[in-house]
Amino acid sequence: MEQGTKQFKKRNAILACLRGTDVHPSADWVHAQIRHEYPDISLGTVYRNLALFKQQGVIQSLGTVNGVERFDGNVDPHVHFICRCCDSVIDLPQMEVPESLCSRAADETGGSVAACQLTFTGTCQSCCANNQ
Amino acid sequence: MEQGTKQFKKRNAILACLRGTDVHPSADWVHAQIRHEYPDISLGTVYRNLALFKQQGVIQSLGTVNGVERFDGNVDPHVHFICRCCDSVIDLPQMEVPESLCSRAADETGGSVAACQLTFTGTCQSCCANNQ
DNA sequence: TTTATAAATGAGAATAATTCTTATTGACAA
DNA sequence: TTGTCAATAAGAATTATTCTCATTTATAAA
Repeated sequence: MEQGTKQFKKRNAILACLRGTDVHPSADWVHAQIRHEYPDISLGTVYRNLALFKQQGVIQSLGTVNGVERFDGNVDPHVHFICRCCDSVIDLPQMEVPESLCSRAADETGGSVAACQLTFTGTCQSCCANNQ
Repeated sequence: MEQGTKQFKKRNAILACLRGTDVHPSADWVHAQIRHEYPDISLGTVYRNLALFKQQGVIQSLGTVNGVERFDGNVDPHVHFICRCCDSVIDLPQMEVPESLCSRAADETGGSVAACQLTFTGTCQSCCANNQ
């Protein structure tokens, strides 16, 4: 019902955009991309659908970088690195939060743990090169 | 020079406030607290000094929770849990990100890693109790 | 005591990301 | 063709945060 019909064209384009990039984009970046295909798409539509996807759990938010929220179409657990210099976000694949930590977190809170996020911050390779 | 004089009264009160609480407050929360002692302190002063402390590395930012930035006067590495229901943030002490992960992160990025943050999200004990 | 100066502050304007409102459009079914 | 309902565009509204600038304050100098 969400496939192949003329309905949800823009909605599907937003999801495809997120899934087809590794830049961990902002709403604004997504909007600029989708505009190439649908020049009349509004920023409100992008925000609305990102919120919908987030609620459905098909995308995740990485929180804000320099005041703007960043999204990730990959919801498999993985680790991120954020460059404080250029605000780029990159994946650190094949790194996982040890299961032992997750279960201890659940124990210590006494509540229910839904997700965990491990993020490193620093200066990325190219910013290191440029500044020196 | 930052101690005992009449200078920096409010500045020091802001730092003391952060160090004396475990709620991981927002700028607004800090402002409300300091007001008890200094009713004329402005929100701008709180923001200004929080930014200063952050830059000096004597406090840290946890990023935003529901659109507002949260701060922590404890800069020792430790793990956080954020309740999506009531927006509370609590420490998970005695949990550390394994050193092996940090060094792998530095290797994989090829840049320099300055900090890392491990955050669990879910529903805290009291929200679990209230909603059921 | 007076004066100078430099930093800290208060007040409120400005900014900018995000959300909300409402009229319109578009897709599908009857 | 018509009706219905969700999705959308446009832009106004909201709100956390930053910025500006005149004022205050603490200390040092005269």
